Amino acid sequence: MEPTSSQDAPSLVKRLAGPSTGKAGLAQDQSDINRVIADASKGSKFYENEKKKDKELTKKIDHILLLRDKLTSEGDMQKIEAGLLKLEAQRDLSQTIVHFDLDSFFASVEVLSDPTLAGKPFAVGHSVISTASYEARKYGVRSGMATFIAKKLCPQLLMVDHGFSNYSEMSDKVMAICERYDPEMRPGGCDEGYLNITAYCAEHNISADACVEHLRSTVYAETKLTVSAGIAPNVMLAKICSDRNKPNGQFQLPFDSEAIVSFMRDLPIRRIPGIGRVSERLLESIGIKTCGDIYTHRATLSLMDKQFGLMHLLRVHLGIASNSVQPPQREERKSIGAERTFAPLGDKQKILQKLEEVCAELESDMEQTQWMGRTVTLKYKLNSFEVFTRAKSCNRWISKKEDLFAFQIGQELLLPELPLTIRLIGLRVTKLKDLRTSDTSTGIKRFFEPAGPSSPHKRRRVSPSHTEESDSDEPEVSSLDDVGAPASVSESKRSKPTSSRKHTKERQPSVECETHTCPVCEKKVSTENDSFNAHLDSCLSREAIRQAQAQASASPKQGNIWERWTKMAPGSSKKSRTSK
DNA sequence: GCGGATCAC
DNA sequence: TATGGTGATCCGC
Repeated sequence: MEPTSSQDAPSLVKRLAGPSTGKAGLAQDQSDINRVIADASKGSKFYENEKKKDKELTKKIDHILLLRDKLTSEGDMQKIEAGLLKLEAQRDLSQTIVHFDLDSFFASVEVLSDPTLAGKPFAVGHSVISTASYEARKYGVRSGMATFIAKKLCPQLLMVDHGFSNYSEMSDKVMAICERYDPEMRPGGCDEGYLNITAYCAEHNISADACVEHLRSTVYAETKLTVSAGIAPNVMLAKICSDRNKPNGQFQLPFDSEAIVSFMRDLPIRRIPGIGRVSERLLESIGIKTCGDIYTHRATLSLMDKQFGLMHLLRVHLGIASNSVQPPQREERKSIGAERTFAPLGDKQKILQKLEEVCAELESDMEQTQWMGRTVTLKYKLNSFEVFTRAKSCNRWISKKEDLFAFQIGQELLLPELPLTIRLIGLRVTKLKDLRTSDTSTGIKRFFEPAGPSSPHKRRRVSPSHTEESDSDEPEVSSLDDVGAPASVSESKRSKPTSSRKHTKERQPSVECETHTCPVCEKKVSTENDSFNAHLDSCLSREAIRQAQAQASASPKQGNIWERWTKMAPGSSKKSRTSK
């Protein structure tokens, strides 16, 4: 007999319902829906992993509560009040920020392609749902939900494949329209973005509300897509407001300190961008459910600053955040990667083949986008859904498949971990170097660049309060010296929970490939091919990982559908602009 | 610098 | 039967 979900902790039932649950305010039958989801998940590997994570979080909360109950001091209330005054003094109501959000974007585009879908419960996606139509949402179907579960909630649910090229085209159209209102607008993915319409409203002598009405009706006229928007003095508030009158509505917050704080008072903490399910639970455990509760519990928060981040929460409570909107800059990018999920594999050769495929994909992306990098991070997910990463830094710039896959990198990171049963493998490259000069010069690859930050672009803007000048300085690795240099590799770390890491060395540990130091027993071990790995294998205790059993695996599953789309998500939606 | 975790889309 | 991919950030070590 299967156990029933009534045995599940409430936190687990909620967790299984997915991350987007708490987002859109839903009806009272949410608990029925959650029950169906929990029952459908029951017994799966996914479920067991969620249960484990839920248990760990519960433990962490117990620890935090213990700490709280041991507090002796009452907290420096005067200091907090002073901090609040200081923050309040920084409040800037001079800029009008808009956040817009296309209503159920993928689904809306699909209706345009196939009008017979209108009014029906359907969802876009394959194994996992990207977007559900509003009719489907009534049944509890939400993005991120496994399709088979959605079908349980709504048996008549229609599934539609992604039409990425359509999404891309429509997204471009919408973004282009928005640029008329703010040439420096910032897309935040394919279906949303931020604008600063202060200048536009002044130049056209219209109110913010009228401006956004105009924008929304223009978008509808030119694309037949509806968009919701929020208007507020900063990006955080604008984003929150864009949800207020969704779909096809807009909401403006009064540009008034008192009104803002009172707006925040009853706002669930989960609505704050950056506060997800885990933070929500942590905060709730000490009695904070709304942003108003932050003020109520400010004394506790001040004493547990480390755990909760007092200043950030005080800003949230006051509704203070950045009011700067700037287009994404190419140099903001910090990593590029590729990963793939497949039917669980235990066979070494088959796993290596997956790794090779991921390498090929990543090489192609890096070539197209013109990046190289110095650090490679391997990611793998066990059949049990547990995720691990292993990283290695090099002294030369990596971008080619052979380099990524080579024994020196991808394989060296992966092989010592085997044997395992894996359902996902991925690689990510960081410490990037831009192969484009960002000017429009020719396509010549600039291998020879001054190490200095000779960024030829300066961003000028009629500026809001704070403008962070982040000047990313390259790691002092001369690309010139590295061209064609033989691979010299730092040691790969394999710190398990237990392994204590010393390495008092400063500087980069650019060790030559003679011997490695075993990170566990600290002995020097020859790196003659497999001997180092063999040593580690016998040296490390890997029960934590080992639990994965071999498993007959058959049907090679096809890859992902999101990829082409999500790759154009935040910064890369062809929006790299340089002002002269 | 590495690895785990959280978050957004 | 069955639960995605890309990228950022923060913390602890």
